[in-house]
Amino acid sequence: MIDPKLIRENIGIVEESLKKRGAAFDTGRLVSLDEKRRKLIQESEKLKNEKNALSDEIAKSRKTGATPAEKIEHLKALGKKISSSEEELKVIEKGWEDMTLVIPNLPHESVPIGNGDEDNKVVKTWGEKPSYDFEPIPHWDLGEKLDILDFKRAAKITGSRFTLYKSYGALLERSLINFMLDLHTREHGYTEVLPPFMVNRESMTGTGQLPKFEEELFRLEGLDYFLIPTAEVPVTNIYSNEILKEEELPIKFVAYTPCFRKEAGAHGKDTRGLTRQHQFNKVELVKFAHPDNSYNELEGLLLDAEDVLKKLNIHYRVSLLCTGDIGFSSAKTYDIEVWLPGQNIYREISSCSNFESFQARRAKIRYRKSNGKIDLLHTLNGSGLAIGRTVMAVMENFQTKDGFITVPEVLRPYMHGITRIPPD
RNA sequence: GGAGGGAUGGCCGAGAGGCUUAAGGCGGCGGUCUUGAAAACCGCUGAAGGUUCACGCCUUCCGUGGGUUCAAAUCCUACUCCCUCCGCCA
Repeated sequence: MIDPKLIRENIGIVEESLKKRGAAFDTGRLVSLDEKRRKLIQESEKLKNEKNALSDEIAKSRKTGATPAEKIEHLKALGKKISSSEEELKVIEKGWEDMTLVIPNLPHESVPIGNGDEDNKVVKTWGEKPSYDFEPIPHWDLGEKLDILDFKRAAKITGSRFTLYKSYGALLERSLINFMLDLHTREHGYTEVLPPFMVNRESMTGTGQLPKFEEELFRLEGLDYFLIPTAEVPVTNIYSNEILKEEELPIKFVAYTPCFRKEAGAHGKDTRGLTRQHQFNKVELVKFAHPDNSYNELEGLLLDAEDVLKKLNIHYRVSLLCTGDIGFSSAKTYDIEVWLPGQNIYREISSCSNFESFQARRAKIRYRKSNGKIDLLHTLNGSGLAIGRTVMAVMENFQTKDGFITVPEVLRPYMHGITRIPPD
């Protein structure tokens, strides 16, 4: 949610930023709802004030023994007026809130203006494309040849967009999870959390997945719970409806979770391999930051995520997403795109965003300043990294002429010391 | 799944239809005293919204939603969560 005061006092800024994102919105209706809302609040509060005073009088006069019948009648009438005024207010308020919940965040001034991913800006590149004296193959072929990824049987068990990992494939996945968790907790100062993998509607609304993107989520039958599409949801909501101490900030969490997405808008896209699955593993970084420092924290978060690929020694580049391509809740997002020689493309492996106060306002995550005043803090998160896509990157980058996979050095301690898949 | 008990401010805890504007305590902040500190004493100390240039004023909030009543923290009702016991279970 963006600041309601901004809507009231500077609707022009809101309109302009919606335009930059390419989003259409009836701002006139929003402004008039807000005006109506405030008018009704004043009206019903005035009536309530009258009611309270009269009620007090009755209580006092009753003490002296008199029964003021016409005062009670008056109060009765007031009560009716109040409830009808409040009913009207409820309707207006609901309409106003429904609208504010589907307005996307305002992009930060440093975000390039553009329509889609073609307007994103590559801001840095690390390493180089490796060269091979053979034709590198995509991970789905390699995985099936080595019998470490089984897509056919997963489709039999469940359906499309699921994978059965086997033997060293399963071990590689598990090793990457542990390697990333260890790196972020030991070297980058994050606290590990293991949250619930399903959350209620309130949490989903708090981080911005709801109400707008319900078609992307798996919802449980008979319960208003959803499978998480990212650890961002349960982890950011750790502090919903709480007031933190200023000196505690920044708070940094890392969480491993599986993620569940319907991929409703991606029919026929990325149907082969691990790229786009209904269930995938991810290690996620989440920060609760002081508003004055959140953009520094974003740069740090990006470096923490990048560090995973540096330690694995895999070439990547970083893109700054343009206004037309950033997510609904984000003010600024960097994507890390990893090089996949088997497919000859760069593929997003991490997305690092600053949400500023957008999520904090929805989820009521605040901090108390040294002067005692309370303010919304800023939330940030980024993949550190998506595990399936990292498996993809390791397989494709470290494949050998003989059809093996060399295990990156940092992973060897996690993989019982083996140096290649399969081992000798 | 069954049977009981509970949810009140940062924390503990009273309050059982209108003298609640929620007692009292702890903690925190400020002050008096002191070379300094402690102790003692005095004062202040929740959140959201509306309104105001501002001081302030007003409204709402006692787990959540409905209801009864002129009037609800207090009565009724449904739900949520926590505790105790029983059953089942990784």
